[in-house]
Amino acid sequence: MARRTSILEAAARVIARSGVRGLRVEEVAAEAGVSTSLLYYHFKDRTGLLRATLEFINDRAERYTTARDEHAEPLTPREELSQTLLLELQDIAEVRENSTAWGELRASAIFDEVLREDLARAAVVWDQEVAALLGQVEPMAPAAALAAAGERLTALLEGLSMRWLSGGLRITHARALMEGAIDAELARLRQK
Amino acid sequence: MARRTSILEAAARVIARSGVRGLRVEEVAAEAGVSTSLLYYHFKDRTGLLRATLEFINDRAERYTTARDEHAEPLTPREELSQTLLLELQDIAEVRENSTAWGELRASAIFDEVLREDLARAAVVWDQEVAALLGQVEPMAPAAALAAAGERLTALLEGLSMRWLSGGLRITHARALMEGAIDAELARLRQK
DNA sequence: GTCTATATTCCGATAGAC
DNA sequence: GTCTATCGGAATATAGAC
Repeated sequence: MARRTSILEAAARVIARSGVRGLRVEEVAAEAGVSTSLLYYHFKDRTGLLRATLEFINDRAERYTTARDEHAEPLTPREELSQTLLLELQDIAEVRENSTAWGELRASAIFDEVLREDLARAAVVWDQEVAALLGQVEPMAPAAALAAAGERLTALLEGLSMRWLSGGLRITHARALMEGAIDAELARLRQK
Repeated sequence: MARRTSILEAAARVIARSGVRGLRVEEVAAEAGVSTSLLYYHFKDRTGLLRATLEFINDRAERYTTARDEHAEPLTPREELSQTLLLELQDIAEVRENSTAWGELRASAIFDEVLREDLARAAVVWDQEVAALLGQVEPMAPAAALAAAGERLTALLEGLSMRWLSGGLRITHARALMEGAIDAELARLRQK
């Protein structure tokens, strides 16, 4: 089981480096320091390895998205909102790997019907979470306006992530732009 | 030269259908009705074909972005701004092809250094064009704020495009969200 | 410039020993 | 569970005739 996990960690690194569609079974094996046939033993085939890896990555993401209760300094709704959105814009191996995988999933879904529903489900949850946080900051805003603002912020986050990962944007600048967008959306919710 | 162009058109269709990384040289040849070796004659190798296709797509995009002078009803700056941004959110074969290819280029650039600079160059031009249009609507806004708003709007456009193309967003809704973001950004520029 | 082979490389997958 | 060795198919790329 330890082997299995270390293979999945290796696969996550390879995806971050070469993408889902650039992932070579042999490369993962080399990264993990095992033989290729061992991967087939554990995961049946390339697709099985991929699915297990994406699940692995997803679990990890939930962990770092949820676990900020430690020091228990209660955040204001506004702080919680920007923290939630900015979590995905950090130059940390784990976040990079997750963002890369997410972007790959999006890009693949354009050509692969099978992936579409998994993706859509995850995206809706995410949109609603952001809309709810917006609602805590601006309780008087109508639900439809909150939903729209949430969709815009998450779509923007994906766009900024892509630009960051593809080298067109430094991470500090991406974060600043995200903050600005949050301000703009909140101002609009207040004003309407 | 006509051959060259028809190969590039075929390649654009194949990319829209299967993505950059799903593009098979043989498939492009079949789509264009020529032999594979002819592609190698004209474009040297697969990468050469890819670069030429992306350039071709980019030129096409500039054409349909610029060419709305026909009927010469002069648009207000505000109208011109939203029209420019909404042009990329249309369910028309050519736009779909271009948006798909652009998204693929972004996604590929994460793993392919060669594509990065082509991409960065095109993106900067695009950001500045939007910033300039924003400046026409809000001439008093400081340049830095205009630049940031432009980057946000183009990044959002990319995010919305991805969601639309991957089936998570209907085109009418995507357009409405884009309009909303323009409003939010303009409101913020006015208020600061 | 364009085609018909064909060579070459790469990669997913399996067989079989330990 | 893990390895070495290898097969077979698919995709890129080239040789050479027209």
